[in-house]
Amino acid sequence: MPKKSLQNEVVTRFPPSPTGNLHIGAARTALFNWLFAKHHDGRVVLRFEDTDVARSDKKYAENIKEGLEWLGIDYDGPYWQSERTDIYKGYIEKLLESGAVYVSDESKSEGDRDEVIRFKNPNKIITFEDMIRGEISVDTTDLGDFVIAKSVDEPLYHLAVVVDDHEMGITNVIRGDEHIANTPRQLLLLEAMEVTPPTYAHIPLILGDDGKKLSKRHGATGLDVYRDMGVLPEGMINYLSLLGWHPSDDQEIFTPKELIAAFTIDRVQKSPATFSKEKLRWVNRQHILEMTEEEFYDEVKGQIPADITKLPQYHLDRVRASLPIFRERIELLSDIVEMAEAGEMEFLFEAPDYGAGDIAWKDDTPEETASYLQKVADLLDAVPADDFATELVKDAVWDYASEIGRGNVLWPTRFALSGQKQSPGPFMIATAIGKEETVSRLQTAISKLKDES
RNA sequence: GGCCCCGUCGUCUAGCCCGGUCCAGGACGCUAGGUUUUCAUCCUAGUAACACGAGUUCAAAUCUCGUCGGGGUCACCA
Repeated sequence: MPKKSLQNEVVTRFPPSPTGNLHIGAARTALFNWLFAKHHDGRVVLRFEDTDVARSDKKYAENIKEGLEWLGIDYDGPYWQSERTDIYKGYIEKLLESGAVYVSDESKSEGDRDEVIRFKNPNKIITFEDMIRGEISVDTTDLGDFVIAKSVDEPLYHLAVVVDDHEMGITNVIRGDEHIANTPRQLLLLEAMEVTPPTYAHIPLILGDDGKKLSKRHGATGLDVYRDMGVLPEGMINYLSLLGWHPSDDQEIFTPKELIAAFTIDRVQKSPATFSKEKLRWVNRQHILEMTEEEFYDEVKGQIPADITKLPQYHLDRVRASLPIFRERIELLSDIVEMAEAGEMEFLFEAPDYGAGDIAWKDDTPEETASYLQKVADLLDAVPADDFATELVKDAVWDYASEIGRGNVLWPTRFALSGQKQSPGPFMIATAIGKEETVSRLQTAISKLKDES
């Protein structure tokens, strides 16, 4: 049974129908309900609207729960409408008694059953105050005597929603814009039940890049797709919160806690927003930057592909030492995989193979270059192996490089370490691979240069 | 089509309620320059919008009306 509400406690709800995986739009709706509830020290109820047995499936319910848990959205429940038919039945019978609804003979129409239960529409103007849009007024006459149940044991959406919201003590209904047209019907039912309606807030839709309501055909709309892509839950929450909501200042990067503190419904947008993967990536990067070394390390090591872990110098210590290199170049955790696929990672775990011709900077001769590298190797000898920090490595070489010409010295140094024309800087690589390997790679380059001349 | 909702840079948006401080601010993206050689990062600068028309007013992104545009919804689905 639903938890009894405390006096004045804010209770919101997230009521998906388990007919598909949790998608971005629904996740954002859940998020707003959660932020609003938490901001007011309240809670959110998860309720599966599975009255349509044919279309509902447990596996979707699982996916939805997993998605919420991944995001860190905690909830009461879940409740299943399919397990609450007795409750609905009680209400339907009462409504039948009062004459607010009636059994309608459908035998002459094309429906799939001869009798359904219809609401006796009083045909009036319904006006309600939406927390986001203000006053909305609709003439319910065009709604007709809508169907509220197939039978006393088979309630339909509007009846079930209204009963549940009341039974569960929902104080605020925060849902997508597409439900704005449903509100008058539900208000009519509430009135017939002599129940005080909750407060409504209709949030704008999320659009695909074609300006249409986000749906399957827009490609990656499943929340799990983004999780698998290596978006952090904090990044996802942060980005989603900015779609249709804006704080009172220009802060853009928020922890979940900060969002709860800052979130107010009056700063929710009226107009729909378009989902931008680009900005999601940027927001996510900001959160990657905020991770502790330990957190980042745990995520990174899980991303490294098998063919990298097979490399001769692959070792977790080496991974840990390479963290700054990864941190600087990724927006999504899965960018680690892309780095590997692009061949931007092997040199961290094996000595590079390359031709001597590319080592020297511009027109420098092999002899000159070899002497520069020898000097660098000598200078690095003074740096302790157990404290081969990037800054120390740099300090050891910097004055010499500046004196000779930074490009002349640093290009071949970096190339000797990475074997690539484009790569992270030499000092970072040196720290990642350690003193011994650094010097060894410099010596290899020197030999190659000598063979050349 | 009926009903409902919405309309500021390419995108997310601030400002709109309480008209002047907005020849419109921030961020993403993009472009250019810079920082410790390359790539990346970072920094700086630039780019670009009040849908249109009328009205009210000394003054309108902000108020009013209209037009146009976009979206949602019209099930014995949710």
